[in-house]
Amino acid sequence: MWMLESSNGESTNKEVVNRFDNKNMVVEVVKKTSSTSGRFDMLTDIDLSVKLDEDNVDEDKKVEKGEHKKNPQIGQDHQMCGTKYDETRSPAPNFRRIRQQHENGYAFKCKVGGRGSEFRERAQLLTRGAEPSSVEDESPPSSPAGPTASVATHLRDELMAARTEITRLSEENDRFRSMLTQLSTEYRNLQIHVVASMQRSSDTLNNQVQSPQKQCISESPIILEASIPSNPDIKKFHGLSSPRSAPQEQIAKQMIGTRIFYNQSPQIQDITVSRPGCGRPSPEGSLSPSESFQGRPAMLQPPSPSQKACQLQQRASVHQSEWQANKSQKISHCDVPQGQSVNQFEGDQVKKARVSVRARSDAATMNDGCQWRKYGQKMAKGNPWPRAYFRCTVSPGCPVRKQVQRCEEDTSILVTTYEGTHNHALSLAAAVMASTTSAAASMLLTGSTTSATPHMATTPQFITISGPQGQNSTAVPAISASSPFPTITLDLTNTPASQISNRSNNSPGTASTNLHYFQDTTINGVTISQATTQQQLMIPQQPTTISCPMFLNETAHKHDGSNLTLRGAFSDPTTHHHRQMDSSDGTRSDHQHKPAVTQPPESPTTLAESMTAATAAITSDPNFAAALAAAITSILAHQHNNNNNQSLQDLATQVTEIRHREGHQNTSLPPSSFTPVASSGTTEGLQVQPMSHDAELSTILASAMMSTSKDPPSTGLSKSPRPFVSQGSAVAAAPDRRHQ
DNA sequence: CGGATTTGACCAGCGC
DNA sequence: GCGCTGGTCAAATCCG
Ligand SMILES: [Zn+2]
Repeated sequence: MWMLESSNGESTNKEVVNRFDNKNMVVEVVKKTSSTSGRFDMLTDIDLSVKLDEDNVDEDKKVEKGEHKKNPQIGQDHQMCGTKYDETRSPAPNFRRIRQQHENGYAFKCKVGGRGSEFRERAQLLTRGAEPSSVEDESPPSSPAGPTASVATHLRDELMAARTEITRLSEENDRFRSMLTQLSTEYRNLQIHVVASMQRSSDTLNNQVQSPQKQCISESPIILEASIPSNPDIKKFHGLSSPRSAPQEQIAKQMIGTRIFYNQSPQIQDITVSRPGCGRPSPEGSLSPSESFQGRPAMLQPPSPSQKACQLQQRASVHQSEWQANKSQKISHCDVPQGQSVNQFEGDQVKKARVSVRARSDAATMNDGCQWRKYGQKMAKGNPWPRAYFRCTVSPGCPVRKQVQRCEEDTSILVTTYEGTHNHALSLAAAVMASTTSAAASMLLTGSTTSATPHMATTPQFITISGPQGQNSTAVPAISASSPFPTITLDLTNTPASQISNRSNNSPGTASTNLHYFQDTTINGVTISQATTQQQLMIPQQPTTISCPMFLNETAHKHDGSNLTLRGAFSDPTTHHHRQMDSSDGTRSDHQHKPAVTQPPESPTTLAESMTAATAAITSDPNFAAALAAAITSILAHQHNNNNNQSLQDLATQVTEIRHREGHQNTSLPPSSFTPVASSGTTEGLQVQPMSHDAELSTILASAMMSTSKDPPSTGLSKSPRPFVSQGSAVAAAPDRRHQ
């Protein structure tokens, strides 16, 4: 027993009350008591020194009062649980200590040392209070005396118990570890499988594309309209500035709400992408404005297969280039330029990728969750409605741009084309859009048409991919000079029938689905409330075009900000006129936007799920594996009654599950935030609930697509959006107002 | 007054 | 080289 005099007059006594020897470790129990005025009245510390065999040198052990833990393999866990390492004092490399101080003054300290460690630093370890750092003698264990004897015994028992527990935990940890490893392996294999499947699908698709126009709608209308002139999608621009009503604004505000961090955030990347997108972040500085505009749609990095490796390493290094005011030059060639690596080329392609969204809206623009500033408007050939150009102003350097134009044939349809990748956090709605854009880029990139196709084959038919020239597709001729970028069209109007009719003879309005319930699905960490419908007209093999009936009506007039009100009505089926318009135009076709064939009617119900799921899915994995999984998942509901794709469903399920297991759940995007079911047109009160009518569907969709907020990327979610920047855009007001 | 919109001008790419 | 078109800039204008 030692007595140490503290600076404050108190003295501390130490005594080795017990010593436990084991072939693997030596444990010393040192009782410390502090006394005042020579009276030992308080037990302040019991120092447990454990000397381990060399084999256990690196193991951390902790012994707490009444609780013992040891698990060499989960030392981190211990650490996380509050145990502190005092490594700074470790005299030897292999010497680590863990100290746990109890409130009542007891501290059971466990020292772990390598061979030869003599544990002469216990005094130093117990530096609290008045205890000076003195070296304790390695004196032989003194016989327990008095009350300390029982304590020592107890400690020894506990130590043994702790060891047992540690061993158990270690074994358990091993099991978990192996389990995780197995899951990871399975996941990888599954991804490979998915990719392979997609590849096969793409091959099939290509074959189909060879003889395009003749294909029945039910088949898969992939339209590679690269050579097609004017872009039908964006033909019309409805009136332009329409005044916005207060009520509408209010609604819009209400709509704004859930937001998530999307892009740049690595977390998101993790969440959305199982394998981080390749940060092919070629500095945008090299990009012309237009390039950046077209570029990386949605925050995801270009996912070309060739970039996978890169993707793995480079994560979300989304560099967002400053908006450059230069004029841009667009790459019109589809061929890989000499001297340019495939990756580079792909990257360019991605940059060029565009996503066009067709949605019904009376408002000048669609509320997509971002702030936009109009920087131009001009008449586009072939469409009496002006085309408005907007730039994202959420972040100063955000390169994202969008074009808004009314559909000539159906002025209720607003065609919004997005290009570029946001360099900031996005609201939920914006994220959805961005995701879609990313997905489009990914698809276009990866497969060119081919690769894109495969995915699409499994996705709901509301997406149309069109590209300048099917990169792999022979069907598509040359790219038009002005529209070198591939475009994916999301048709949110419920015009499947019309679309079909355009390309096929389906009668409009045939698409109808019953929305039965919403089902939460997590894809890439995003929980999606999917509507499950009983009647689904999904046509399995339609790769390219997916028409997703979405009944979004934006009543707000204010440009982006405002609101979007969804009318539950299915709109007329004549909204798709992509190719037809082009052909009918007779005008020059430089439209970059090449809408594709529309799909067979799809029930509105599926829209929400399709949209969200597909988007989320697409977003997540550059390799498309994730995208595919998501897509599959998105259509699971559709296929509930359809046994055709049981295997597909299984695959999707597996992927999803695995992803979950691997921790891909979205952390920054609370599942609830993405639950698109909103009541009362508000995104704030998202909840999963049965949906049975259009209004509800509209609301859901609105939540998913349009709810927005413009808060800075500080919070993942915020309900209160700041007002949209634009003051009532005049996009839809009067056609022909300006001619270039 | 600051910010957003409007709108004429400018530029680049492409076809002829 | 010219004309056309898409896309963008930026001064003027509008608006809250
Ligand atoms: Zn942005």
